[in-house]
Amino acid sequence: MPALTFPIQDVEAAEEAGTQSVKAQQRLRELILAGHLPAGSRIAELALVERLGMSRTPIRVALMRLGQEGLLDALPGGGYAVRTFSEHDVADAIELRGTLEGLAARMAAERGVSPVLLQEAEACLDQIDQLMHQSGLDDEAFSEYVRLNANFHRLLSEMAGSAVLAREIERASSLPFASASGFVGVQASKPDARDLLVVAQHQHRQVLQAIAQREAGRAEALMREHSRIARHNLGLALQNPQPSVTPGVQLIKNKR
Amino acid sequence: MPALTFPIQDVEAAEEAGTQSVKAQQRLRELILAGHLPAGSRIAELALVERLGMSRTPIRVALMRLGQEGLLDALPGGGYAVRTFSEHDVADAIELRGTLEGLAARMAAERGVSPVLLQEAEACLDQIDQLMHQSGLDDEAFSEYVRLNANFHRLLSEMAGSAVLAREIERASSLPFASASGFVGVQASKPDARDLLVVAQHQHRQVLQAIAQREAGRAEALMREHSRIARHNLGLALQNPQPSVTPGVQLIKNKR
DNA sequence: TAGGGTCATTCTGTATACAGCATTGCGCTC
DNA sequence: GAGCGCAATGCTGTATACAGAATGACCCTA
Repeated sequence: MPALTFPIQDVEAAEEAGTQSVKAQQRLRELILAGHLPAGSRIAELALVERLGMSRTPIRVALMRLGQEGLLDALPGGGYAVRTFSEHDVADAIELRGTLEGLAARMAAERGVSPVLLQEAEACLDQIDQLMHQSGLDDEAFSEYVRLNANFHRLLSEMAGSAVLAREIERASSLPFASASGFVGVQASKPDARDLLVVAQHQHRQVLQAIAQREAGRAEALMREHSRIARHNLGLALQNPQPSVTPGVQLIKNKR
Repeated sequence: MPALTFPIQDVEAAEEAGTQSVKAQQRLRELILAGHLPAGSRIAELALVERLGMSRTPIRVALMRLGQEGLLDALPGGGYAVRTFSEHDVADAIELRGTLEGLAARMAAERGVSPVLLQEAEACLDQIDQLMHQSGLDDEAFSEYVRLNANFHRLLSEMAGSAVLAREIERASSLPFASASGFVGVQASKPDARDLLVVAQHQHRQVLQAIAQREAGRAEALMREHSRIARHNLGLALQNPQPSVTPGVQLIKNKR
């Protein structure tokens, strides 16, 4: 699940999250991304106890997990604070993900991919095509695009055939604005909304073709370039920050 | 601290590790790398309680940290097991680190590096040169080489000027055999021990030159190629596994 | 008025007790 | 003899109590 982690976790939450610590992790992530926790200042565990209605133990676990996830900074004296990012940080995180996905594409091309995986990926791209041709890009369609896009990127990391790399890609995509569809929402409000999706979809097709034809260098370069779309959207998102469409933008400060 | 994490942590241990959880983490890592914990089967927390002489709480924290570090696998029913790696996994981890360090070198070249950092890196390489010319490569010299090599790689990730990337490189280097000097020990027992070090040092110089001359593509390619030395050493290490010189080799199983 | 020191408060780190769950072993049944 | 079910045991997840440390405020002094 490389992309925007909201949908899946909402589903899990709807299906009743198993342990308290997982529940705390989800709730905390929502609070952070919604901006309901002060950025920079220390988060008191006891405050979360009354806010989340559970003991300190699962909260502590959730804080640790969100710390490794990158949403929280571990303070020197102990404890955590909501992390803030510079535009530079976010751009680097996007480039990092692009590089890792490029590596995955190269590996997939070098090592070869099973026909079933290739077909599955193509079917995914067909669905995206269908989506772009039929609808007028309403919110529901955009949400569906995010889902399909995330699925394609997941398939891509699977094609590399490396659990180590897949794990790292997932990590690099865990930050909402570093993920493949983190900033895709900003396109919805733009007049040329569909155009960027067309470009992205073209790159999707080319990458898949390159992998199928075992053109490793081309596949890698394409995925790297593909991540530049997210970087472009980053600029758009910062010109007109809308936390409702791009959760967590308020964590991006000009200077820190 | 991108490379073999032993020296620094030993120092910390010598300086008396602060918290119990950190102590547990260090002790556990030693136990795992020394092969004193069964690989694959579940690790009982209570067993570690009497083994490490502390409560379950810091042990639990240490297990979580080692889980995110990659030495432990989280089991579905809860709990952890010592992770085993295939040769493929290790090779991928090395390539992953090489790719990330390549990205760092490229960024450094593109963005430019402060003269003081460049000089520090050159001084580090001078020390390596001096070490290789003077001594007959005894164990102490090798240990010093590991330290200097790790320092150079750390400086390199610092040159990129990206905290996000530095963090990820550190993560990718946390596994002992994925680190820059994880397998350097195997060279000591080989007749052509010094030759590979000469090659590696040549690459170090070239990378630094490329960065200084703002040759981004060359810098990236060089660092990627540089990681192939570790991969070469991996093959050597698996031909004749010696846990004493390469901690954790016994975690690499033929098949899993 | 500014700086330093001390005290109080609050938080984190740790230990331990308890509950729910999974797993394992045994016995019963087919 | 094999398979299923049940019970018991051990484990993890959670809650809470306690100790040490860090932080912040307040007061005293220069």
